[in-house]
Amino acid sequence: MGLISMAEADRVKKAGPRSTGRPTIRDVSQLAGVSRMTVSRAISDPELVLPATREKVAKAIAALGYVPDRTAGSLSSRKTGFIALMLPTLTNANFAAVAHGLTEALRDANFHLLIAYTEYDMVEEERQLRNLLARRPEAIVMTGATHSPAASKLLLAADVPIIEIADLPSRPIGHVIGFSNHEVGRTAARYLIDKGHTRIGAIGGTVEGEVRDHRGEERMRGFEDELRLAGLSADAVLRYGEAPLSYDHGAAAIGRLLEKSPDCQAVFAVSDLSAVGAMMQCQRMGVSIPDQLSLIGFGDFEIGRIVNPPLTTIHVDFNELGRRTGATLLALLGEDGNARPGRVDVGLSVVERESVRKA
Amino acid sequence: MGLISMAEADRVKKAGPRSTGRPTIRDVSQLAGVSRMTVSRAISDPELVLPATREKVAKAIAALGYVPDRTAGSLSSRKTGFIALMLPTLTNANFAAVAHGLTEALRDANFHLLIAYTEYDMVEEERQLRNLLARRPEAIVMTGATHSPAASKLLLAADVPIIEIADLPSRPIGHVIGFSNHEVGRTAARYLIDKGHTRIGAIGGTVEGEVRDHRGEERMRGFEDELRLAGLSADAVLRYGEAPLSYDHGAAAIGRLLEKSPDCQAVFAVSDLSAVGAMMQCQRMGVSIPDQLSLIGFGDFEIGRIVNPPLTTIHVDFNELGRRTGATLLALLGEDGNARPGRVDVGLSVVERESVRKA
DNA sequence: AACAATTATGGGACCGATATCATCGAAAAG
DNA sequence: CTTTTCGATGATATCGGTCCCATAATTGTT
Repeated sequence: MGLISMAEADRVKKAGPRSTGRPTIRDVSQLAGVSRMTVSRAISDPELVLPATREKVAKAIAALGYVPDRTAGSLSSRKTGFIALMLPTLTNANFAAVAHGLTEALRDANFHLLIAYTEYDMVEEERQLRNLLARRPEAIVMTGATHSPAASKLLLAADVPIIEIADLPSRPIGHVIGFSNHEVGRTAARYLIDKGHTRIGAIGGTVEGEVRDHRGEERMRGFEDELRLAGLSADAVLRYGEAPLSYDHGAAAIGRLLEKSPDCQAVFAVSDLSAVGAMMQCQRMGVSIPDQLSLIGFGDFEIGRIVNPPLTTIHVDFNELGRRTGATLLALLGEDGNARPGRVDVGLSVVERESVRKA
Repeated sequence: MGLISMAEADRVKKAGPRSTGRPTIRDVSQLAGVSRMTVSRAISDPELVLPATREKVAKAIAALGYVPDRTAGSLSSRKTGFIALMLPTLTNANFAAVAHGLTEALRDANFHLLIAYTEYDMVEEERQLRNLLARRPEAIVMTGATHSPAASKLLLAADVPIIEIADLPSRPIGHVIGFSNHEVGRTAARYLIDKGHTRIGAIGGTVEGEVRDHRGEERMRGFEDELRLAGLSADAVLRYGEAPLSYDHGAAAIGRLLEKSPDCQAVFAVSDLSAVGAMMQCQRMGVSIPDQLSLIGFGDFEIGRIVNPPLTTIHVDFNELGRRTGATLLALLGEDGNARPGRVDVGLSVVERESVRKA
């Protein structure tokens, strides 16, 4: 017969000069005696293929050790299966938890997370974003509300869903799933005031120069605003050191603060890590918590539950935040691709433990 | 004239039916009046292009807001620019540090890290690996030495450089950059013995059933081996709870251990996090460290420096490990692609602080 | 029994870049 | 002044999948 079937044609076809040598879908189709399309369907849409055919294909795949090339698939289908996630740093349990939760949520949908760290640096953020965009992510998750104009422009031009998390920006670019950092500060201040304190301080990052951790700074501002509202002095609010803030920061900062304002009765730390560092430093200085000094933190890190006394803190459900983000992503990438941008406030709560004097 | 230049041909060419609408290299080439190849070169190999031409291309790129599509580039060049990194979890400062260090090292070479978490689960590891392989990473970094046979087979078939880190496997698959977890345990035991302790215990994960954290288990074994070598009893070595181990684990485990072996003088915790949890629990129980109980941990986590007393621990330079891995990767993906597998032991050291009684 | 609808599969173009080889003019060599 | 070399650029095939439409086989409809 003069007709040459597709399978026949493929059987003749050799791998081209630029091939890698790894088995391709063509090799599978030849071995199984079906067309490439059938192999493709057997993999990604099995119910479209007859069980018997499916079986043949499965055998060929196993025999060859074939692993599909998603690079090629992405190019053709214009679906990369990538979600870009931009974080200040991974070296922070809460951000790591977000990444973790997101990965979890996206795992079954066969998405991959592309993570970039900005190190609290806006120039770096733009560079990273450009690199990320080259991978054609199907959605972008950004942490923190403040971006450079250039970054915002890139984001807009990307023409994919954008989710801003861990903040409640006033002029959001896309979807928002977060909480108010300003409100965190205010809540901390109100709590300390309610417990009867009047000489109240705070420790957070950035002395002078550019602000790196805008979310932390927002918490400081909220704290100051609430103090002023209550007619209290914000003199003992100390900005010191640069993000990322950790234990050492708290230890150093509390020393400076108590030197400057020895009569301080209560302190808010913009991060639990700082708070724990401060607590340990107080132990060393013989300052008793909460008898001589009340301490409240933010983030509800695991370590805060463990120290003595257990740390009172402001809790935000980062797990929930990660899960909500994952669910939103899945919805956005599924049917309602252009649902109008939503705004979710996951809220916050005070976790009362024993590092604050009882009223 | 009858000739139609390439630029002319492109000027005529419209975007095909499957195009995304985002500007492509063709759009840039048309606007700049050069061929696509010239645009490609202007971007990735500028010195091959005349400055004047380069300029034209740069203008066109800026005007269109063109961002190259690395998916297409990857397919064509068979270089994806991906490095796969498989970790037990990201929720561990040391692993996060490795990821961080690696990202840093690869940033300028324009590589992206594809991170997968196994959650200390070998079935999950295989599934993740398969997904990762579909992205055609140019190298694979694996944590921990124990893989399922299927995973090992996949790894071998992938035909890319493989680096196993954070362990020193006896039968490695590829390059190794790590340290001996067994030796960590032995060193801890020797240290406690040298300080004059004779009733020595340890806390780590896994009661019965399958071992999840093989590296942690290796440390426990090394510890036991050294005790036996010294003719001491390993009765107070307690396995309890499942990886990932954190503060709570230590708090719970130390309680059980002291209940079972009240005369225990010294304890090794397979993780600093457990150690700190144990320390805080001891504070609560009125057990003084190091007077009544000596404590040594592993990992040299930041929190260990901050607590009172500061925690004696075994340090491994995970930063160095990450950097070494990055450097090896760059070398492997640069010139000597098939350098014979190397084996680097980054070693370990005891960080003497104050949680162990002085001899 | 004739025709429409449905199911299973195949053929070929296409996604957006780069590898590779060809071309062409200018500079260097003889 | 011719020949060779080199530098800049262009034309085309190709990477490995999937989209889209065509076709053949099967089932359902009246």
